[in-house]
Amino acid sequence: MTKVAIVEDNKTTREGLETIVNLSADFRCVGTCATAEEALKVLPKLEPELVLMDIQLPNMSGVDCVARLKELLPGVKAIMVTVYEDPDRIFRALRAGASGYLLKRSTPEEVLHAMSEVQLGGGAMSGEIARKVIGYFREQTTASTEVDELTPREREVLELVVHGLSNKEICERLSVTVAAVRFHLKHIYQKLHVHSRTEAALKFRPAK
Amino acid sequence: MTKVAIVEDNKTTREGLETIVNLSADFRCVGTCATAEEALKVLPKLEPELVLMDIQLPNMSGVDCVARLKELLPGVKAIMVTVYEDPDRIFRALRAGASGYLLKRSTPEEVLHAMSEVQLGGGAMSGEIARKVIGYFREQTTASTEVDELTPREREVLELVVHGLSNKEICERLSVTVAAVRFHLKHIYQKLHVHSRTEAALKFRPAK
DNA sequence: CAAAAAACTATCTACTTGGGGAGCTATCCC
DNA sequence: GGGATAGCTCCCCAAGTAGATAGTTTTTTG
Repeated sequence: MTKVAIVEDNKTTREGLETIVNLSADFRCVGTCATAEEALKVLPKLEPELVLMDIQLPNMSGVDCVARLKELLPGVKAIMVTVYEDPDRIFRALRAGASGYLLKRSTPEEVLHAMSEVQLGGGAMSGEIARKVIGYFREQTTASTEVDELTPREREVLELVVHGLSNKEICERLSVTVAAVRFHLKHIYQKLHVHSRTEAALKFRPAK
Repeated sequence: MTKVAIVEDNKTTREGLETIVNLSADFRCVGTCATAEEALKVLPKLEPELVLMDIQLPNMSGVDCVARLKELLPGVKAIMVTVYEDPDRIFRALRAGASGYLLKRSTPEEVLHAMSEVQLGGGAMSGEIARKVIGYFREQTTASTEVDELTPREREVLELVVHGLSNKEICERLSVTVAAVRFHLKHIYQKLHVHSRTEAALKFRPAK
């Protein structure tokens, strides 16, 4: 039996979520809050293991609330439940420490499924969110037509620039003179249409 | 009725997937291949709408195969089915254009669910994969304890550095002298423990 | 109120970087 | 053979950058 809390300012949505949570024998809703401030005050006492958090809250956003809540209850897991689907907000929420991201129009089954996944140590995203996240990764290749003009050697040099190395460090690594490195860099800048190593690094920005 | 193809070198897994696909009334397996080369030759004729692709294949990896297949069949969607769970491979697959990522130990229900999500235009990830992807985003904050030592102004300067601006451009933007910008940069380098603007930019690397 | 932190200015030096040109090898392909 | 491309070396010069030191003003905070 997992203890669940809900933070959501809209009364109807809040009660709807509470009903959904209590539908399952595996979860029990131990408390609901309408604001982030209230959540930070009462949730540490209720000690929920899982929090369903709205993003759009009166003063403090749900994203910030999750970040602070994580400090007070390190083990707590959060699923954002929101109407927003813009990638920016999704990524900010995930960075704040959310374990899942659902849209408000999700079905009760999806909500319960997400809670189960998260409780088992997984992550949870609705299909639409997953598509956006996947699309985010895909962007990184499509935006790089300029990059495939680079020769293998130039790519090699750029790779090292992206790791923060100076020309001197790069030439040592490649066993050539600094002149060679600068020669390649010159061409890299031309092909990428930039004028500094920092711009080039940010434009290339490979895997990680 | 969606036409599905399977690319997988292991006979048992391949036939297992074929059985799963044909379990559903919404999908039909129109062909199976054991190698990437075979897939690139026969799939353009079979014109599947969805491909279940293994990553570990004899000569060419499934990731490269998806990338090439996308050129021949622009509309095709791919779901990677693999035993690998290292983030690197996941991200490379997603960048290659995969719409989903499943682990081989997924249940038949999960496989069918993922196919439905993808066919409906969404993305699909098993809970474990979602956790890794989410974790990837989370890293970016946890690794940045150093960043929150920065003052608001320093953060402002760094933000502009990350956009590829030179000191001169930054000082104009902020209506201060170059000296001020350099003053802040010095402190930024100290706090981030780096020695160049490129390193600082790569370390900071905000949302996007 | 006093101490601390943040923001800004200035000056100095040494080094790195960006942009240009010139010339030398390989290799690949028609 | 001749042209194209990639990789390397060396030169120059102007500009930008990093590091250190030293000072002012304003705001925050105990």
